[in-house]
Amino acid sequence: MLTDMIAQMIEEMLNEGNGTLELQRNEMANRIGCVPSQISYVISSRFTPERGYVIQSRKGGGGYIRIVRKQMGKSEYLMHFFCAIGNAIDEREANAYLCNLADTGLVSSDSLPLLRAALSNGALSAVPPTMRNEIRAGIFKQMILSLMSV
Amino acid sequence: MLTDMIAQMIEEMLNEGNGTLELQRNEMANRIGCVPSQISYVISSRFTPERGYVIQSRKGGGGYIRIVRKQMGKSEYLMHFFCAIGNAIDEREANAYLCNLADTGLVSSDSLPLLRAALSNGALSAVPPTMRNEIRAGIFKQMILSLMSV
DNA sequence: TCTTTGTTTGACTTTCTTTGACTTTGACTT
DNA sequence: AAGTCAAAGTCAAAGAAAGTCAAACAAAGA
Repeated sequence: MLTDMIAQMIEEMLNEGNGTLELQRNEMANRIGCVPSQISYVISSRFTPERGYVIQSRKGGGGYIRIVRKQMGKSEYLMHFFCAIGNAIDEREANAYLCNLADTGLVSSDSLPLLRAALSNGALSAVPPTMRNEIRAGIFKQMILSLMSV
Repeated sequence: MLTDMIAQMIEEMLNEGNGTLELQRNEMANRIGCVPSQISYVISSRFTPERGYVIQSRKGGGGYIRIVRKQMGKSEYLMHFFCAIGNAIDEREANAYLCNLADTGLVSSDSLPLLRAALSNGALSAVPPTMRNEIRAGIFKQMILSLMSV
């Protein structure tokens, strides 16, 4: 699929660039043979702040898009999550956060699927759908707290 | 019968693929000459976690359904837990099970506190107490299922 | 026969992707 | 300062898949 291919490309470029990358949207779209806004789409759907990327850009002549994979201090990071979760969070978003936690090594890769499972809609199937996101947030926060205390 | 035919087909594809299979629902339905939701039905009625299958899927362009057959052995053990949990479990009992799982190495010792947190009453504080044990069971079961898919 | 259980179908929903038209912004010329 | 051009941004429509659900149907038992 186009999106995945482009995402992978960007990932590689990020690795080569030590976690930073500056690209030109039109030029890249041209090379790939897609419409420019496809690049925007990939970035906005895959390289989100929840997944730990910061993006900056500039329009106009000589414009660019810069993508930075960012890392912070552990407890700062955990606190950030704790706050970001708020009092309701849906499955997709929780998942994105989890991936991020795993990427940064705050949760081990063998814990990851377990935690994902615990936060899934499947796990909460006995909860009335209107309350799920709230319950999920509670569980997630408790996880974060337990991470902080290690 | 249609369902059985499709189930058998999937079984064969699973064999060819070493226990893993990624299919496209519409494409397959087309080949077979049935309505797409028939494929969903077959999967949901025959390739259930209780029978040792794990399924994942993605919607939208380039979507797919992935089916993985889990070899018995360790998952037999997990199944035992899965059944033992029933549809409600209190915090103490869940804890005991968790320790058990940790003892046998089925969950790593660094996952343990996280999972314990996820199953705690604290995590479920937003759930009316009368329902907590039921919800907890759902979460726990989903964890077990995710262990099976590793 | 009546009920229960499992199958088949199709309409509708949700999610994700792809595309293109249009807008905004910045740099460079004149 | 004004105008031009080269970017990137935005947004909505169209498309591509899978999910859901309930109605119709079938088979088996009581």
